Amino acid sequence: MGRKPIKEQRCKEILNALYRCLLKKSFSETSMKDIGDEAGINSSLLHYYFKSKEDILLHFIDSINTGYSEDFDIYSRDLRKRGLNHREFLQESFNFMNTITSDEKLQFIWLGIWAIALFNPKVNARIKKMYTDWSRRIEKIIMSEGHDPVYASRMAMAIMAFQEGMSMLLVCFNLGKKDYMSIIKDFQEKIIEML
Amino acid sequence: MGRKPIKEQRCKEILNALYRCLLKKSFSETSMKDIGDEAGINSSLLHYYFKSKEDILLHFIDSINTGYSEDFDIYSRDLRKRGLNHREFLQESFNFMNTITSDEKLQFIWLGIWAIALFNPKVNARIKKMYTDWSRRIEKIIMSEGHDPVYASRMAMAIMAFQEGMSMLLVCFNLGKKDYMSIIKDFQEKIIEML
Amino acid sequence: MGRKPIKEQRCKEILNALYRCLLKKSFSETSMKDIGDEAGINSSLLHYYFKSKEDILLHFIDSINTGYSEDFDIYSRDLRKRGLNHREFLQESFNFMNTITSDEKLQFIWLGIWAIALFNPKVNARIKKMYTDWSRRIEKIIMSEGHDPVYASRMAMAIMAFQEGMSMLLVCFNLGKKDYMSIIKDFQEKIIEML
Amino acid sequence: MGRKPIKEQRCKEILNALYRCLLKKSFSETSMKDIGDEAGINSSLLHYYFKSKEDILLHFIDSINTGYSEDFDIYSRDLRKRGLNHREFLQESFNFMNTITSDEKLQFIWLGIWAIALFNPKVNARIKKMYTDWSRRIEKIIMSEGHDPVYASRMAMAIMAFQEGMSMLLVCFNLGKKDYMSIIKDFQEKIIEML
DNA sequence: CATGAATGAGTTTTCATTCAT
DNA sequence: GATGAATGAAAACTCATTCAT
Repeated sequence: MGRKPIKEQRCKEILNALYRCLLKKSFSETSMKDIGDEAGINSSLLHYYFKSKEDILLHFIDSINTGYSEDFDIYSRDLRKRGLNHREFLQESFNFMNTITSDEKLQFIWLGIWAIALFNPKVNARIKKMYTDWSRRIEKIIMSEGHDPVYASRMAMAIMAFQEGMSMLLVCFNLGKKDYMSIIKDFQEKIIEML
Repeated sequence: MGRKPIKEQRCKEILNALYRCLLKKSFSETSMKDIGDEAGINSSLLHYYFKSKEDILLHFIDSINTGYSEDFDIYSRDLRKRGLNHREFLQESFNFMNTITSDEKLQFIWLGIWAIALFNPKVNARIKKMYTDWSRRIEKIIMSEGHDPVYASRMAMAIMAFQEGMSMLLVCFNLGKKDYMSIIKDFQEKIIEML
Repeated sequence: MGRKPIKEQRCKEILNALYRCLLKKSFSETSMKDIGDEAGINSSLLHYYFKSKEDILLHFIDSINTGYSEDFDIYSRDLRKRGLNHREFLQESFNFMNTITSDEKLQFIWLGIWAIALFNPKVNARIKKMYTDWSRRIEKIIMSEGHDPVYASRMAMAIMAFQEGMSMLLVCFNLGKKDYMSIIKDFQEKIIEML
Repeated sequence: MGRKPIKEQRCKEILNALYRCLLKKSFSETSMKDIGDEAGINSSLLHYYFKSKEDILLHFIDSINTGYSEDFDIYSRDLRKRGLNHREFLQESFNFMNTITSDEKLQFIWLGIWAIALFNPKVNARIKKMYTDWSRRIEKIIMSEGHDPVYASRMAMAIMAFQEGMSMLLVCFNLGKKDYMSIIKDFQEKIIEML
């Protein structure tokens, strides 16, 4: 192991720096110098920890992904322990989703990453994977209500679409968080009724 | 005296060139030279017709906007002539929306423009205006069903969000148009039932 | 002759336009379009009346030159008619010089032209000629006081230098016109006493 | 760790390169490439050491300023040690000024900078400061002869004006240095007599 | 005469990356 | 590990001039 933790720590700092940068400028406008300054290190050093600017972005996306994956796993393990019924479980899962998608800063950055994914295959692959994972989780819950996979898949798609569409509106307009949450919750209630 | 003015034609050509460029690269990656090449003209001539690269983009957005606005007005005038009832009118309005939002290429470009709007106030203003206009149209239809403005506004928001969210998924994944359309239509049917 | 006066008139307008431009920007920063706009004509047309941008400048310098030459000739003919003695004549000549060199706008432009003359032989030649002419006139007056040509030449040089130096200070600093004039007059009085 | 810092040296080299460039072309005609070529470095490296082309110029002006300021301070300290009387001190001060203002190359460049100051506030401010400093030094000397501040100020102005005016003539004409010096000295002698 | 269109060379500046220490 | 130095390619934009009508 040796000094490995230091390297890891540095990498995290750099990814955090990118996070802060992406709140100020788009990724293409963000320079390596910007990231280095934000991280408090010489920008040349970034190349020691990461292969390229794109590489930093890819690791950044991965870090978001694993972060929320872990959060979700912990959360759903908790839920299971609490012995909720299907409906309650679904409700709680939606609540968890909402805490993530109502994080304006992250959604802001996320939309920018979506746009990069349009032309960047590597970013695209990561995004696709994230949504596929997410979709699977939702599908499972729906199927556990006794629905067939096709229905579950399409329903999951609809749920994600609504969520993402709403965060687009949240992010780009001054749509208040309250309005956002109440519209989302209305929608989710109807979904729960339907299932 | 003077040359035949071909300004309008040239401007259109340039905007079309940008359209084609944006299918290949993001706006920030697209250079003036790219646009010029695509339009078959010297790139410095672009500055004769437009103030700046941003200016081209803004006009591009405006051209999309006015294009669909006009289309919609013509379409809804037609609808009114046909003497449809509210429900049928709503249904047809959805159909129109779907023809637009299922244009994969345009939605692809559109997502890129959304991302630009995150940091570019002028682009943001235009996008906001487009969605506000769109929202008003939907609200009107909903209110004509006897609903109150607040409800109409939130419902319009939800409809747009779902539509936009679905095109995000359509665009970034190889989600087939058929699946896209059937999910959208399911959703819209439920909306119609609810109203 | 025919339409010649029209052409001449246009040329004058263009030179006036350049004059106004040079109050706003340096010659190198002033574009043909700027000049055209200021003159109210299409900038391409400038090339019909003048060979090049430089050509406009050269004619502009010439127009200043001949303008003041003529003014001076008229003025000194007047003076001679009034039957002044040498000293009075010298005094009046200084007064005339002062009216020119205290024109802040013109001196402002003039300093810019000086700088161009540093590297542009054609402009340099014109400037040199102007000062040579001016010098000769002063020399004549001094020699008419009974001084020898060498002394006259050096004295003329000194007079011009002081005048030009003062307008540099006048132009670049907010040195008030009053201060300017009183310093100049002090100096000139001493010169008159010396002769 | 890190490379040997040669920043200071490089900056000086670049300013020297600008000096040589300004003997060949005006500042506006001098391109960053020109400066880079003259300095023997890649022109984009200039932006590593200086913020912009204007920034190079400003530092160039400052370097001239501090250079002569220091020279003058050393010189006048020397003079004081020599225990000269007022008149001799004045005489020597003039001599020092003359060594500077008779440097044709520098005066040549200087005139170009004056012209830039017409439209560039930052350059203007620096020039104004230099002349204000210079003026104060002269005023002090004059006041030490027992004259009042107003008189001293106007006299200083006149001395500077003459000096600058003479260098204009020196620079733009082939006025020999000998003639230049003898005219200047004549003038200064008269000033000394007057005080 | 007059104008809109077009060109091409040129400008400053940015920046990811690499190199030397 | 860390940093300053250096590169080279590319970017947006400007503009005097020329051309066609």
